[in-house]
Amino acid sequence: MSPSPPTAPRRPLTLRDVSEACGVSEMTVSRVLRNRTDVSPATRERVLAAAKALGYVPNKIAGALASQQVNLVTVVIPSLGNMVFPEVLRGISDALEGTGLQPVFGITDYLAEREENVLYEMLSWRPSGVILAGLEHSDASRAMLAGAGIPVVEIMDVDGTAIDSVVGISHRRAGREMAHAIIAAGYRRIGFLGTKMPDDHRARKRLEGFSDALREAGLELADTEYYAGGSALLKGRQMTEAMLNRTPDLDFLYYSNDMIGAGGLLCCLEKGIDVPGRLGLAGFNGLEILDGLSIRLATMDACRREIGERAAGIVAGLRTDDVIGGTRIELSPRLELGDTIRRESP
Amino acid sequence: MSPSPPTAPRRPLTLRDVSEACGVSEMTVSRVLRNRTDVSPATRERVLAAAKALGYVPNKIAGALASQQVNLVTVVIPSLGNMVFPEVLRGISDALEGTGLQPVFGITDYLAEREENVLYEMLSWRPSGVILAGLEHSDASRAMLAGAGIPVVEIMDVDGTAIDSVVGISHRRAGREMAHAIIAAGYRRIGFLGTKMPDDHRARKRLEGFSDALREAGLELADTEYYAGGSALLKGRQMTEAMLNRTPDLDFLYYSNDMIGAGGLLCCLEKGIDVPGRLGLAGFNGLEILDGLSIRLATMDACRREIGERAAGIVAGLRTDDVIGGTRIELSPRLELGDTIRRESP
DNA sequence: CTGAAAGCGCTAACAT
DNA sequence: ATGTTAGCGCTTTCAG
Repeated sequence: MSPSPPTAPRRPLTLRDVSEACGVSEMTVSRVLRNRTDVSPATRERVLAAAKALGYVPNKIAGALASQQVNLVTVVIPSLGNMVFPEVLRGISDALEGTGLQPVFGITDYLAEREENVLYEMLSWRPSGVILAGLEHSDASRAMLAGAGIPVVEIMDVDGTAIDSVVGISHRRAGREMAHAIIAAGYRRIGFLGTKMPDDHRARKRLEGFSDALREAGLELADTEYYAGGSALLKGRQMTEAMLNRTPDLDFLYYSNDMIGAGGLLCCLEKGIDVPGRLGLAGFNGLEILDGLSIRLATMDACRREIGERAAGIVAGLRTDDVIGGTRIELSPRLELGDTIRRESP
Repeated sequence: MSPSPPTAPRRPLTLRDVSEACGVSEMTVSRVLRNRTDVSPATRERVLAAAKALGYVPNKIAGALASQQVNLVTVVIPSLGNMVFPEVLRGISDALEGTGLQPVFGITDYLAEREENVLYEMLSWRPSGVILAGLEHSDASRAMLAGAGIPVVEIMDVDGTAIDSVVGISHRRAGREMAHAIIAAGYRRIGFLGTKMPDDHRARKRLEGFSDALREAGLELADTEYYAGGSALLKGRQMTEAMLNRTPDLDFLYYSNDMIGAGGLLCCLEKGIDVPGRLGLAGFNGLEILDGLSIRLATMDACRREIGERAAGIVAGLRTDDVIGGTRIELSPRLELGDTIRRESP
């Protein structure tokens, strides 16, 4: 058995309890617990022993109020189901490791109103910084963020006006580049399958860039289909089947994300369609799941992990350095042709 | 343009600022902002207007210290990449909606030491409750939780001793039931593929229950293979191939989770193996991704969403009711035979 | 190296 | 319905 505290305290322990237990002033106890160096080794030991014996856990609320410092970084993202964001969060966590800062996550479900609420709620804890996805926010949200007096890093997307700093990729450009690759490979009858747009600004921008590039090449989308909710893999499968039935002469399908792309790929393989000869496919994100398919879906890596790392780096750096905010980092997504875009024109 | 505050405040605004701006005492401003009813409509309007105009965001740190109440619920889980936990989190979020409580998430990466650190860090914010995955914790973690004087709900697993309340399924029983179904279908040469165990107690317990049931039927595992890290879908594919080469006479593969199971299924389909005739397959979790495969992998739904909801319900209820803790809820995972276990013995 | 005093921004409890 | 007082548990600042 591990030694249990003498009495199970109903009232949480305070510094004073530790102070009395070891006969050292509250102030000195506080110093020890904050790892300050200006305490003699002897007292340090006594204090540490007492604190551990009692099972004392500091009250950060009081500490934060007194010191006006909160070691929290607010991270606001649209969703966890998406596969995209867990990777970003990992980048943030890793980069914050050892800085003394701790990330706290909030979810918006792609709803501006929810974002506003989440931000209000989280800012009221006076965090040291904010990282949030996207550049599109309500006026109230922007006002809150601008007025908070802390570093704000908008991530994922650089196509728009940042409040403070921004780390991401240009989704418009990503869409264009994919279009160029597809056209270069000789595909001409192109369909698009994606999420319902108003929710997802980045998917929308990719489509806009994609369409623009097609138009400049004298082409236009031959068919489009949108979905919302449900299993993305299944939706990809179903939408693909529907679209191929409706528009049989398509020679390329561009998916707004890898998950529906994977569903589409599975569908095509089962139907025995010649990919990429008769039909080309491409998704977006560089999701890990693509590694497990028998042939590699063309995609574009969205640099999600690096985005998280860089964003966290900015927040952490701004605490120490006296850098003025307003950093802008545009990453370049890597195009991966995989096995679903043919390598030369037919 | 939206109206911006007169001066961009370097110092965050306080109640006092609002008080002065509208000529009402700090106390009354505080009442209004907390939606208390004992304020005249007239003053309420004035206060609200002033607060909005200034862009005031309350300081919860001060509020929490004064009121000794923190509307936060700490949620500690091993991983976000797992697909399992986002669903649990959603259940928690939904159940907490409207209770005034807010979930805050922490990640342990399946590391006991990290769990201890995360708990220490989060408990120091004096949350109203804790929800954490699993029943296995370090002594120090248990001590902290027991001493925190708040509801503690351990989730996912009921096979063990709970600190306070517990909501989950019996993974041992889940393993047994799957074994019974497999044996009943006439399979006899059974292989197991899963995560490296020490990390994942629930996967370990499923395997233990599974093995026990086999033994009672006079059988034993014919082959086993473990993995760690990497793309689960790909690992499932690779491990399956390796195992079938090594032990060609296997007639069933039991996977510790659906993602590697899906990889295995894809592998078998490509090889043209007769599933479920010549070879049966089963996974665990009831993941959404299975919906997108051409044939349904047998699985067991882990009730992850309901677990989240019930756990959150306990934490929320304990605030209002004067219920003593120690609730125990065991959910029953539903066995889904899908298309990868044959329906009758050959 | 250690301690005493003051106060962080808010709210409970008590006036009025 | 509104105001006043005291203090939440800690850290800053200043003395010793």
